[in-house]
Amino acid sequence: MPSKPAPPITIDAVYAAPGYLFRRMQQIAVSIFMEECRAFDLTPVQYAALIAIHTHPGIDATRLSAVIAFDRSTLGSVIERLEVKGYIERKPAPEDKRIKLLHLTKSGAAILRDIIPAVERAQARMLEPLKPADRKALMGLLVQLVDLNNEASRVPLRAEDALEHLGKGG
Amino acid sequence: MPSKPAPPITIDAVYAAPGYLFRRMQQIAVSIFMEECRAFDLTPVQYAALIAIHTHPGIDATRLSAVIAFDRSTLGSVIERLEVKGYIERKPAPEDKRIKLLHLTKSGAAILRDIIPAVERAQARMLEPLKPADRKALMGLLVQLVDLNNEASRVPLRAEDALEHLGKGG
DNA sequence: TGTTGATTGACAGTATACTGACGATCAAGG
DNA sequence: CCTTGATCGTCAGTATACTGTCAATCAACA
Repeated sequence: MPSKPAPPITIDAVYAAPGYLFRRMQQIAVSIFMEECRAFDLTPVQYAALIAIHTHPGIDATRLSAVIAFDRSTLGSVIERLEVKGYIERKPAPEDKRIKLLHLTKSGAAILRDIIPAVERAQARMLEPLKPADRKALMGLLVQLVDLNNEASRVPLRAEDALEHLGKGG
Repeated sequence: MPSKPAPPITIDAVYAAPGYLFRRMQQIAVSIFMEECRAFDLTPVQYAALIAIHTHPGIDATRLSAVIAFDRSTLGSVIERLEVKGYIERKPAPEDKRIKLLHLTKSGAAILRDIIPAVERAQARMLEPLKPADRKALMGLLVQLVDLNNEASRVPLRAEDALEHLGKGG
């Protein structure tokens, strides 16, 4: 068997590369989300942050970044935008002056409840072109891959660790 | 059978959502790419642009954006950075004063040749945690899904259309 | 030829993402 | 108590991504 030839330097190699496909699929996913949720003026990231704060009331920004696998620097501006929109409140923690505790406002809880159907539609649309069996297969593989590659990103997901300070984790 | 209950509003639902997994996998893919290609100071997007210009010498910015499924506004700054680094040249087209034609410099062709092994390593690492059969399955499903969802993004991929002006397409 | 409509590159504005750094604060040790 | 090191939120800087707009240019048509 001859030695493997050097791969050709063409754009077609890029089209088949995992990195390109992940970027492309992310573009498409964001586009579909924004389209379905236009009426609510919430980005996918802002939605994830709201859900996380709803699930873990009183969480601080650093732990929130771990819960949604989010860069801490970026999260600052996301939180600020949510605060300006009136969906969350930032209150200083009495026992630690460095920390600001995050809570949903009534308005935040309301929009979260109302946006759910649109989000569900968006998530469904992303996979709609595939056959049902293929959707399950793809999601299964993706869950695996993201989990196994967790440490490869700068901000690994730390869902459990982040809860300990709240006295809920074990 | 009782009617389907409303989905719970918790972060766990997000972890299993396609949109979240695509975002997460993109984060991881970019992180791995940057790590493997650190010595070359090229982002994934800049790499894709260089490859596309190498494949289609003399392409203009608008067509380039279609070839790599890239927003035209964003592409402007990407091109500028590549020009500052000395990897590409922008020359005005004699027959159309609106257009600037893009070509690789010798330096650009050289870095493209040199970076290929690092890019191959990065692409391999993204899928490494999966079994070989699962890697193929995932890529197959992703190629399908990206293709079938092509029109859902603002900048659909137009690989063929973009070539016609160069007299190469049919 | 002169107007109309489309295209091109550029720009402003917003929103993720990451790197690196900073002062304020806290916890632990001497 | 005081120093040391870690953590917290924040900021500056860079790089995608998208929306919308603009002047310059071009192509097509009356």
